[in-house]
Amino acid sequence: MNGANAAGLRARRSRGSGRVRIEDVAEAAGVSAQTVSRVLREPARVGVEARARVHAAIARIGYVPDLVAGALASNRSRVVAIVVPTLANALHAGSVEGLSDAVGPAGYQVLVGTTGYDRGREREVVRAFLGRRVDGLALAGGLLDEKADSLLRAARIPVVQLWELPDNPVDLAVGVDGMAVGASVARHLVGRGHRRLAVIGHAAASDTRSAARARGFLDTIAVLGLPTPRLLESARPWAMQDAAGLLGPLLAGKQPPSAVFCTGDQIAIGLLLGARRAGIAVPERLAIAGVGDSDLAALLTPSLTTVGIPRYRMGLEAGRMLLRRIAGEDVTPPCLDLGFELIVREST
Amino acid sequence: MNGANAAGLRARRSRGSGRVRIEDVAEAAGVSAQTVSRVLREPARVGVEARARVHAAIARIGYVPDLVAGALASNRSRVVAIVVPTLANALHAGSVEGLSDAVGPAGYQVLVGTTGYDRGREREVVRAFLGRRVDGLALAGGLLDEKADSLLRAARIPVVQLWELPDNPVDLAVGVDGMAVGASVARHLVGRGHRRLAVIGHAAASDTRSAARARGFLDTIAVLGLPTPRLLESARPWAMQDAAGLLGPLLAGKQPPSAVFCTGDQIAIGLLLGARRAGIAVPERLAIAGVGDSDLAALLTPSLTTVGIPRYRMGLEAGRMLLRRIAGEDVTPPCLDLGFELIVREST
DNA sequence: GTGAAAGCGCTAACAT
DNA sequence: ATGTTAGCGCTTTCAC
Repeated sequence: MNGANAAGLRARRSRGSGRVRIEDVAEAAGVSAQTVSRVLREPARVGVEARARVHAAIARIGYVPDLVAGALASNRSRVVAIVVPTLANALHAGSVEGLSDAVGPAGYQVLVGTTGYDRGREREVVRAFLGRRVDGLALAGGLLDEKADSLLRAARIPVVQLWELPDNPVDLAVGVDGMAVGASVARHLVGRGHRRLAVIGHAAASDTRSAARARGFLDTIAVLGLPTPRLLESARPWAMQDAAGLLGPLLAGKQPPSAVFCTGDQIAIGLLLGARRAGIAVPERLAIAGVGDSDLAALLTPSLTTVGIPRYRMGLEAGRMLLRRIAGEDVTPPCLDLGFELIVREST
Repeated sequence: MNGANAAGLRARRSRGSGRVRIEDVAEAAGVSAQTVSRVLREPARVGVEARARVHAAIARIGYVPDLVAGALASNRSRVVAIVVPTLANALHAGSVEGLSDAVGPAGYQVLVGTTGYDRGREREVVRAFLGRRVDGLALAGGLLDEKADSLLRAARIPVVQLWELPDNPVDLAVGVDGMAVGASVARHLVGRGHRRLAVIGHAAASDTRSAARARGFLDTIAVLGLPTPRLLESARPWAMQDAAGLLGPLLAGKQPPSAVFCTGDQIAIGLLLGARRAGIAVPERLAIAGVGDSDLAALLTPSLTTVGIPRYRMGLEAGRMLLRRIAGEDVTPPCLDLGFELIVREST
């Protein structure tokens, strides 16, 4: 028999990992391996006495179930993955944390991949995750060329896209309407009497979120019949330090804008601090609005007008949707719009 | 033969995942499964012709290697895990990103677990990670009671502890000397002529990092023979918003401190902004120093004196150390002190 | 350079 | 309520 004195045999075996296995527990508890497995996964279906013996044996010999083997056998990995551009942005870090908190209690772990706003890396990361048999995938990258898209659809696993609400989602989506965000800020600034406007966004073509906000802003200004806002772009996304350098170009020319919409708070904050250093009165000479409602926005002087985005909740809802889908339940609606909140403060 | 028409059989099989398997590739390329496996892992040891046929087959039928099965067979998961208190803190998020960047190119993925500064959760997370057979583990939690400690040592996998440089590390460590950080700030403030000092730290007993900095500060003040600084604690870690509430207690009494050391930048920034709102001159009436060199520190007016901690590099080095250890190489020194930098700015 | 056989540790399906 | 059998898809070992 294999199980007769497994430990002794294993020590001499060439390939074994040296782990305490379920069979070792079974032997120690005087039951079959299957019963041990049941105690761990469906305790109700096992007799009280056997259950107790198994638990005692587990504690005694220090058994840690091998989830890799379990995943292979059951075809469920109990892992969900999330792909983000970077963790340096609090918006994304918050989403990862929300996802983690949503799935953790259900016994799931979170695999995190970063893309650095690069399509190629995103595809690689997605491929690797699929190879890991993740049970669900959250995408905050939003890049997804055709190849990645077909890869995902072929994988037949629950997928939730974050931030944007795509017209043709792979599967599920949770986010906010970026164009509406931009439009909302545009109406606010115009309502405050501003006519000469500017937008600062993220230059990389890959950041579709920033682009959507800028587009919503510009479209609204156009509809209102106002002059086309000046559009500036920061080299790196969300880098506060870049903002100072943008101040010059922004205010150059004969008719400088009286208000600027930044598609992210980082830039807005950098701009606001830079303006203060340079003695430019905010909002009198330049009104500034951002997006993200970072911790700082409320604390600055002047405090920053911004748009509140439920970043943590986005991850949380994404996790819940994935879990429901994994459990085979209906997920309605498949596209969840979390909405946003224009928070008017002193900077506009 | 099983491989003869595998696809047909699989459709009718009860358990299969429906995946394209290595054997399907083998059949399509007219070689054995073993050769396919070699093409993927040791291409040099396969004939050029066979190699080409295999690559063509992989692309044609859309094969994605199953890393779970691979992990089970090879006893290496190609996953490293990192445990952090929270991702909401840029310091930790930066470390995770560094780790990810270090191991990604080597084909490793990163599993992230958050503890919320809770020992029980940390133990659970570590257990789950060990069950996943992670090839290496980075711990930024720093909690580690005896139980978790013995669990780790028993697991016999590379472990690297972040931030602190423990006297008795489980395996490897990379970080900065927290007491030295506190001492450095203490000497700076005293050098500036301050005699009545205060410290604001994180209340939770579980945040040993904050505690070490505070201790280093207090010890140094004691050695210099100055009056014992007032010690305040913020309820939540690093919450900017808490700082405003701390301003009152801080400046109460007859002999309020003329300088305060915050063990984290978040609090320092909150305090600085709150002081400005309240019309308290910084640094004339109250000097403020923090730790972390957050993006903001340099941009504020007045700019914040703080201690630069190489958060990203910490994750990066941790990843490199783990990879070296996994590859069976020597890792010297096992405890890597990354050092820190006191950045004196306008707030002190 | 290539292939056949034997597991990795677990769970699903079927039995009792 | 519990046990038996047969894989999950891959890599390792050993043979050619």
